[in-house]
Amino acid sequence: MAERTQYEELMRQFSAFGAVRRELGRIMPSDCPGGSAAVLTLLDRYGDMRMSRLAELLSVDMSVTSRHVAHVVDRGWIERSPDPADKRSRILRLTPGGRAQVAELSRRTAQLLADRLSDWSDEEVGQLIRLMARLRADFGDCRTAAPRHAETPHTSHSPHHELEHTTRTPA
Amino acid sequence: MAERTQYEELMRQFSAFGAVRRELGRIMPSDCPGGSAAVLTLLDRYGDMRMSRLAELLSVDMSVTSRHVAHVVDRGWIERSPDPADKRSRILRLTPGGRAQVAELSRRTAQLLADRLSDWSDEEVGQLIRLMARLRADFGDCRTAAPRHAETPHTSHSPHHELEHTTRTPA
DNA sequence: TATTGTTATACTCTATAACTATA
DNA sequence: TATAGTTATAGAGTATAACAATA
Repeated sequence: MAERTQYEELMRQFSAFGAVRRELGRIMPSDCPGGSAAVLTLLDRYGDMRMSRLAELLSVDMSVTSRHVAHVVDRGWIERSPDPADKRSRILRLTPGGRAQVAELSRRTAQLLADRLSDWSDEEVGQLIRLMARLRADFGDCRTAAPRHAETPHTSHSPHHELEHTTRTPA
Repeated sequence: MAERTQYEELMRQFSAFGAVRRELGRIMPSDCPGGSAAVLTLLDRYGDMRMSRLAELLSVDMSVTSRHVAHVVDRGWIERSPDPADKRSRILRLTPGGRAQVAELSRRTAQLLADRLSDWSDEEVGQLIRLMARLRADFGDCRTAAPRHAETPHTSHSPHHELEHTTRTPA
């Protein structure tokens, strides 16, 4: 448990982080805004999934997810197949063009981060990753579940909170 | 210098951070959205200033700053006085009502963070603060300049990059 | 001619609510 | 009746560009 002045300082850091986010957004391809990039990246990491699962991973309402997905489908980067097990659902899958786009996004972000964080050690970057992962876990995020490729070893010290999410408008 | 897969993971953490930001936004008073809160907090921390300085601190275009400031002035939280030294400029200053609003914002954020980060040690919170401060410094932010109350000791290890900012549309 | 600030316009992201189709 | 997904609408944040007033 920390002091209140520390929480205020942390809040200022959160607020200022917007500048980093915007700079990263500016280097993205003009036809692939942040929402589309997030959809592609999650599909690449976790594999084929339904809309509801994607909304959960994005931590946004499914209506928002639907818009992002529609944009990405229009570009030919993913395809929506009907789910044979549930005709209400649709399965999302990356196309080859989508994978190429993911590679391009990855290339651009890695390039910018390598430039800006050139004097950060491997350990320091890892420390920031761990702290931010814990932060969003403690804020009820669900992305701590094991990804498809199991690249990040999530030892069972952080509960998943999967059921705390709505993904749905109260309606 | 870190590996590329680490940069990709860091990028995912940045993307996922949006969920934290949105949850913090939801607990704010309905007539005080994020932009207004940022204006009030910066004026409280750095004292009276001109529009251009505020835009620099917010790391957004001055047109955006102008909109945020207009909203806050409408609520009576700050006042715009003419600058006797330069008739084009206006000096921004918190009103007593503005200070009360800052206190309320601080109370709400501290309460949410104390709840969500209840199992974080003082040192861990401090570590996250330091890493995020360094992150935005390396992304060319200007808020590393000494604040009014000198609460954060910024020893001269991080150059300011003040001149890298535009704050201005190329027009 | 350059700078400070404002306003108009457009785009992105998000949530709420109403709706269709299926379970 | 409940759930999966879509669409319409509204609000917030931001950037670009054109503009007025002053330096």
